[in-house]
Amino acid sequence: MARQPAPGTRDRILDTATRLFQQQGVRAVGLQQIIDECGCGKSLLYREFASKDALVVAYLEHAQAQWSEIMDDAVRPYADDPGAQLVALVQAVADQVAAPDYSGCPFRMTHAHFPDPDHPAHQVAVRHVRDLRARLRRLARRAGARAPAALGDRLMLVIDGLYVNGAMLGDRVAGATAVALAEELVREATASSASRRGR
Amino acid sequence: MARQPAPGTRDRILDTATRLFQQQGVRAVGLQQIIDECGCGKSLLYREFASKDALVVAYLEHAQAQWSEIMDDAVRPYADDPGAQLVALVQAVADQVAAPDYSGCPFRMTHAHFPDPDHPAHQVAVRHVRDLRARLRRLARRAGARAPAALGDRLMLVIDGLYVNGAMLGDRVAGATAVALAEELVREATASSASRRGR
DNA sequence: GTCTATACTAGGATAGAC
DNA sequence: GTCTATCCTAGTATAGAC
Repeated sequence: MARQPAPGTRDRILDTATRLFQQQGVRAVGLQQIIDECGCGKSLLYREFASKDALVVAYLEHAQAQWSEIMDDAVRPYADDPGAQLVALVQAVADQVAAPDYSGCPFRMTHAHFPDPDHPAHQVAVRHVRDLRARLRRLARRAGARAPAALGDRLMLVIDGLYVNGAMLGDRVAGATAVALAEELVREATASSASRRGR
Repeated sequence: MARQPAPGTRDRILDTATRLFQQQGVRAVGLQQIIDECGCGKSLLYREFASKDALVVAYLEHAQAQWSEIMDDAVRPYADDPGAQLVALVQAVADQVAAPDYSGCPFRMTHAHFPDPDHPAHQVAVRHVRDLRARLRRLARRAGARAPAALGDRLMLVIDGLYVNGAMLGDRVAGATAVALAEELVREATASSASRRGR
């Protein structure tokens, strides 16, 4: 905001922090470790990020932006089919979880690290899942589901389960299971009663 | 094992540790804090638990024992109806999540704190979810589901989702949503094709 | 003997001064 | 970038109360 000596500096620090936070967990990574790995010098890091908490929040907000982009890309092909968009969202999550370097959802992991509701990182994580639930409910309504909130909340359970399940069991099967389940749930909730055609 | 001067000592330490670990997260709690809160003295703690890792493992194993007991109690009324047992398990999880002092599943939280697969606490947490998945698949098979593994894995997603969802969104609605979904999934997977009667 | 309380080591953390 | 200040951690050893 107030400076720009080396334009890539902030991003380089944030990329390094992201990688380490993801691999080892937010609390396990020290600032010195980040400084060593990206060779940025301590004063530079503190000029870009006022504290470790600020760095963690920036990490989550960057992850949020990336996540939104991925999900927007996933639903774009089905702009006129909200039901298909719901399935596409679950599929996109399944793809994330199936990635070889997947090691847990940043928001759900960070939430587990900061139980204090007043902690800024906690709030960013909660906002992320709240937004996702709202998005799912909105799509369910647009899809003409009989009980939009219920369909959205069911898919929310599936996505939450997928993120955790994939991290702890590390299998690829969960993704296919979740997508198949999402397809069934959307189909059943929008069948017969919905006015829009299915595809 | 090798001593018994004050029989309640180990349990008292473990209870204090459990409470603090649950409330604040395993990594955020120092041994000094546990010592202060239970007034036990440092040497005593170290005699009962060789290290903090050992204490964390004991905490998880105790939680595992409690959890198993709760789940065994939940399914006991439906000894002859594996399908109802599956729903009862989800209901029991929903009850846990709806408890006023619920602050996250210990296994899923601890797993997020120790990404290292070699860490003993990581392994205890993973074993817990593996056992649960196996239990769900076994019940699904006994219930005569058409695709037992798929039904078990679907319910696993629901339970995983419920634990995380409840912790992050803190609403009571997720429990009812999950139970209703579980009922539908079990009914659909065991309908018509299953030989056993429904109750 | 059993326990609490304290002192201590050694290391790592955030943060800031220069 | 280096260097320092302050704090907290795990873990061990010792002192002293009951």
